[in-house]
Amino acid sequence: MATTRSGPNLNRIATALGVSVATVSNALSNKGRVSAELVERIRTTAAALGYVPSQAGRALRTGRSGVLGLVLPDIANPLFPQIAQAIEYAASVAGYGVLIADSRGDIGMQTEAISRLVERGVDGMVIVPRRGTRIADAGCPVAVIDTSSTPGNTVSADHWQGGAEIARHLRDLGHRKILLIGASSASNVQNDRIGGIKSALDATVKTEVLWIEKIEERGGPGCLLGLADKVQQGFTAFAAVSDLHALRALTELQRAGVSVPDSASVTGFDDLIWAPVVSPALTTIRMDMATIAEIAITALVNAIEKGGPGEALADEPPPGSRLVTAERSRVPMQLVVRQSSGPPRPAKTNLSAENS
Amino acid sequence: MATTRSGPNLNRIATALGVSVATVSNALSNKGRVSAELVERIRTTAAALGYVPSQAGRALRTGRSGVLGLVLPDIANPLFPQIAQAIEYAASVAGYGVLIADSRGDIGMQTEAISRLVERGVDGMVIVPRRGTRIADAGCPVAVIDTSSTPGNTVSADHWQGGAEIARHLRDLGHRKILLIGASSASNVQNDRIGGIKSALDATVKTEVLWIEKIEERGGPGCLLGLADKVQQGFTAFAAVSDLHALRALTELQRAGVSVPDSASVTGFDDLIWAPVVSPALTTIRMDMATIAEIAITALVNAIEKGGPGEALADEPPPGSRLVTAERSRVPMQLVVRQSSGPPRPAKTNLSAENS
DNA sequence: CTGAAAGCGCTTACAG
DNA sequence: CTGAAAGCGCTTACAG
Repeated sequence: MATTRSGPNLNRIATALGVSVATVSNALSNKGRVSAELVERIRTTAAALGYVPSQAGRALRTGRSGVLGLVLPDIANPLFPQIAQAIEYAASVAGYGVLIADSRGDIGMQTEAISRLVERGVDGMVIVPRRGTRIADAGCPVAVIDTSSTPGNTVSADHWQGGAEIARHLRDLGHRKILLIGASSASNVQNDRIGGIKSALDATVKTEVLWIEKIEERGGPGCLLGLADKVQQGFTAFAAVSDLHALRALTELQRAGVSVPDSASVTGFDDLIWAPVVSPALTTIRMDMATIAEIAITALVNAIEKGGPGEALADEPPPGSRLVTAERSRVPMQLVVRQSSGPPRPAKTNLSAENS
Repeated sequence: MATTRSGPNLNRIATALGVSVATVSNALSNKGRVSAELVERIRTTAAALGYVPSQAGRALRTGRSGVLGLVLPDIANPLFPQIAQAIEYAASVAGYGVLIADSRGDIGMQTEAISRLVERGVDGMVIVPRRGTRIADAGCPVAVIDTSSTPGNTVSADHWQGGAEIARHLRDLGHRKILLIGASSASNVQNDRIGGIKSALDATVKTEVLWIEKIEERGGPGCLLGLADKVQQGFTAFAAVSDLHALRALTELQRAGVSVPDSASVTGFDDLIWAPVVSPALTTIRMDMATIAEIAITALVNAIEKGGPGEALADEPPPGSRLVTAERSRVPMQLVVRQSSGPPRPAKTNLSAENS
C-alpha cells in the first residue's frame, strides 16, 4: 500500500488545471519558463488547495535537505540561547532549517552527535567544538565557531580585543589593581580574554589571575573565592571572563559587605540574560552573535550551493568535511557599560608612579 | 544530470554482493526475512562501504521524516536550555531529530514558525506556546508544554504544587511575612506558582504580591524594587516566581546592606544555571524536564506511529493538529534547598497567635 | 511556452 | 529465504 500524504502534491494541482506537473513545478519555483498568466492560475490553485511542497521529494531529487546541523558542546552553557537564536535566524533567512545536537559535555558524544546529523542528511553544520577538539571528518561542509586560537579556520568573536576593551574601560576609570577571574586555565576562550586584558594594560596597573577551578579543588564546588581578602589587598576591580563568574564575584562581594560599585567594580563577559538585571547591573562585553552567525551560515550556504553534492564531479575534491570559513574571521566585541565607577577615594594604592 | 550522493546507496551494496536491493533493505532493517548468514555479510559490506541510509529516500517512501519540531516563544528565555536539552535527548532516544523554531517573542511569528516546520516535513511538534496563544491547526500531531491552566491538553510541571513546596519550606522555617515577586500578572505560570504558594499558607502568614511590570511602569526598566523598604515593613522572606527575579531581589537586598540569608531569605523557581553559583546560593524549585520531555515525546511518537500519514485511511479523522497528550499531565516539581534560614531573631512580628 | 519521461533511494506488497 | 517491480513527490534535461 502506498503511503498517503496529508496534503495535495504537484500532481493534484496539475490535474486540477489540466497541465503537467513539470509546468506546475516550474511555475511554483519561478523558473521563468511559464507564461505569467499560467503562473498566476497555478499559484492560486496551489494556495487554494493548501499545497505544501514535499521536502522529502525535493531532497531526494536535488540531493539537498535544506537543513543545517548545530552541534553544541553543552546546551546547558548559558551562552547557548544567544548562539541558537542567532544561528536559527540566519539559517531561516537563508532558507534552511536547523537541527540541534548536544554532546552534553562529553567529548566522545561530539562525534556521535555529528554522525547523527549526517544520518539525518544535513547539508552542512555549524559546530561549537568541545575544548581542544579537532573536528573529525564530517562528510559535509562545516563551519566552526570558537576562538581564533583554535587550530583550523573558524569564525569567532575577537575575544582578545574584547579583553582589551574591558581593560581600557577599567584603566580609564582609574583602577590600578585588577583581579582577573577565570574558571579554567585550559580554556582557549578564557585565555584569549585574559591575554587581551593584560595586553591593554601597562606596568602601572597590576593584575592577578584567579582560576576558580583551582580554588574549588580545595574548597569544593561553590566555595567562597576569598574576594573580600582581595579587596583588603587593594584590588578595586574584578574582571571575570564570563558573566556567570562575574555574578558569583558580585554576590560574594556584596555578601561580604563590600559595596559595588562604590568600593569595587565588577565586570563580566557575554552580556548574558542577567547582566542588566542584577543590582548593580554588570558592565560586560557583548559578542556580535548575529554577525558571527551570518558569516558562518553564509560560508556554509556558499559551500553547499557551489560545491555541494548537487554538482559534485568525479574528479574534484570530495565535498566532505571542509572547513568553509575563509581564513579566520574575528568579529569585534562590544563594550556594554552599566557600571562606571573608579576606585574608592580614600583607598591608598601602594603605587605612586602614576603620570597625571 | 542526475544528482550524485556522496556515499554508497543500497544498490551499491546489492551489486557488490550480487543480491537485490530489497534483500539489502530487509537485512539492514531487521525485517527477519533474510538468512542470518546473509544479514551478516550485508552488514559487513554496508559498514565497509560506509553506508549511510538516505533519509530523503526513506522519508519519501514512508511518508515520515523522523524529525520533530520544537517551537519556542523566545529562545532568550533562560529556561530554554533545559527544555531544549531534555527534548533533544528524549527525541534522540526515540530515534528522532529536533528542528528548532523561534518565535522571538512575537505572537504572529509563532504561526509562521509552525508553518516553517510543517514545510520542512516534521512528523510532529512540541510547542511551548506564547502566553495565552491557542495553537492554530498545525496539520500534524502536537504536544504542548505549558501550565495546566492553559486550555487544552498539555504536559507541564505542576507549578501550583511547586509553589506549595516553597511556601511550606519558608513557613516551616518560621517566616511569617513573605513577599511574592512576579514579573507579569498576565502569566499563567506565574499565577499558578503564586496561587500554589498562597494555598499552602494559613492566616498566620501574611503575603503580598509585587509585580515587577507595575513597578517598572513608573521606575523604568531595571529600577529598584524597593525591597529594603519591605524589610523595614517586616518581610523576612522574598519568594520570586523565577530565579531571574530572585537574582534581582538578592542583589538588590545585598546592595542595600540587607544580609541574606541572615536578615532575609530569598527563593526562586526553575533552578537556572546561576542558582547554585550565587552567594548565598538560591533555594529554588526544579522542574523535572526529563520527565516532561519524555511524556511529550512519547505521546508524539505514539500519535505519529499509530495514526500518522503512513496509515491514514480516507474515512478516519485527519491526522492533523491533534493535541496528543492524554488529558493534562502534571509533573511534580522538586524543592532544592540551598538556603534554610528562619527570620532573624530580634525581629518582632505583629502576630502572636502562633501555636507551639 | 508546455509536456513526457527519467530517476533520486528507499520500502513494501507480491510472486516465486 | 530472495527478487522484480512499483511508487512516494519532486526537478530537470530534453523534445516539441
